[in-house]
Amino acid sequence: MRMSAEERRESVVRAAMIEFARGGYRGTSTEAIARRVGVSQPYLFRLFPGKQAIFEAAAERCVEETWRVFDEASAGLTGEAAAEAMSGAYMGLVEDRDQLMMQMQLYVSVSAARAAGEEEIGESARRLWEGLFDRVRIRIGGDMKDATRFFAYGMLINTLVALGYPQDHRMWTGFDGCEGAE
Amino acid sequence: MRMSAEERRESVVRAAMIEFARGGYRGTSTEAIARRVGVSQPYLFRLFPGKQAIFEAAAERCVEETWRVFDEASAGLTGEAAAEAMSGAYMGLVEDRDQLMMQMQLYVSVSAARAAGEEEIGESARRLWEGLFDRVRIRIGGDMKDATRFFAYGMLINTLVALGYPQDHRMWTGFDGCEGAE
DNA sequence: GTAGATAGTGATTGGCCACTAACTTGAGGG
DNA sequence: CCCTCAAGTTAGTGGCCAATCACTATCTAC
Repeated sequence: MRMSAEERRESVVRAAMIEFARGGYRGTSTEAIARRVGVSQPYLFRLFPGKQAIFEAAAERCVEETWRVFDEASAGLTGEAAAEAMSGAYMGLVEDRDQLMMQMQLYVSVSAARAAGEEEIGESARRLWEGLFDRVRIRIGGDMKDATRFFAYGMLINTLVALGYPQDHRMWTGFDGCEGAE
Repeated sequence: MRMSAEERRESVVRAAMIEFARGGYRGTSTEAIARRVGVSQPYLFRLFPGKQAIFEAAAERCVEETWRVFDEASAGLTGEAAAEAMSGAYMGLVEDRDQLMMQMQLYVSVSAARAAGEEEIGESARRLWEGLFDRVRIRIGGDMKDATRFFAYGMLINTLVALGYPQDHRMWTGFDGCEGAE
């Protein structure tokens, strides 16, 4: 039960990824996160300065994990082969909605923060995006257009998952045989 | 000042599109919408049964407007030419963030509603999506893969706009010369 | 001009939620 | 054994917000 603060923070980040993925930033209460962790709600504020900090940690972790998935799937590969391997791995993520939805929540939350005048959040989110984008780009050969195409199909996948299309729906048929494209 | 209920509803929908686009569903107060309309907050509940109904009306309008933009841009064209025309038109929308962000808010809000067990919302959102998707698909020749590619690049555009990339940023260079791809 | 309908407001409320403060519990070392 | 310090809790607060209710103002038709 009793853990070090560092271990607790880790489990808070994991719980936050799930809750924020499902409810969005405003739609997720710190109470819900605490309940999932199995800890009292006020204790979260000992571990993090505020709700926003929890969200940022979850967002960063989400992007890291996405890269980890890409990296493992494409280990030792380059170019077209790497792109195909990563595409397949991303398709596998469709199974656990939470990972993909947390990404979406990051994007729209950044947009809301920017609309509210908090531009620093936008900057840190763009750093995360570019970090992932460039690592993928290098892995598949360095071409900007190839990387753009890769991420374009990725964003469409996120959208179809958000809308709740099952994997055997016709909306997914446009991906078949779309070689190299996610 | 004084308008018919129908005219008021119309202006509420317009205001709601802007506010929801910037704040998301949970992050937008009915007070903010009412203020933008220039009407008292309680009056919104005379015009609509609740906040959710306002959001749904705004979402539907948003998709309609997107099709209108595509339709006008590609009038009289088909196939590749139509795709290019619509791509250009969508790129033009990057200027007014609100239209694109309202789309994103629709997708993540549906996801949240689904996570909360309200599946009917998902169904109506999928109807909107498929309506737009199929109209575009027909216009560009009927091929599923072409339509999928078109929307993939569209979703990436939405993401880059959400993250706040200016149009001259390197993140947009992968679109150049990507013929037919949005 | 007045009666009925339609447009619109002010005051309020009950619930939720991020965050704070003050207190309690428990493990390890001297 | 008890002291200390970190882990964790209970109770509470102030602010916000969707929704309701009772009311006022304005238009239209006769």
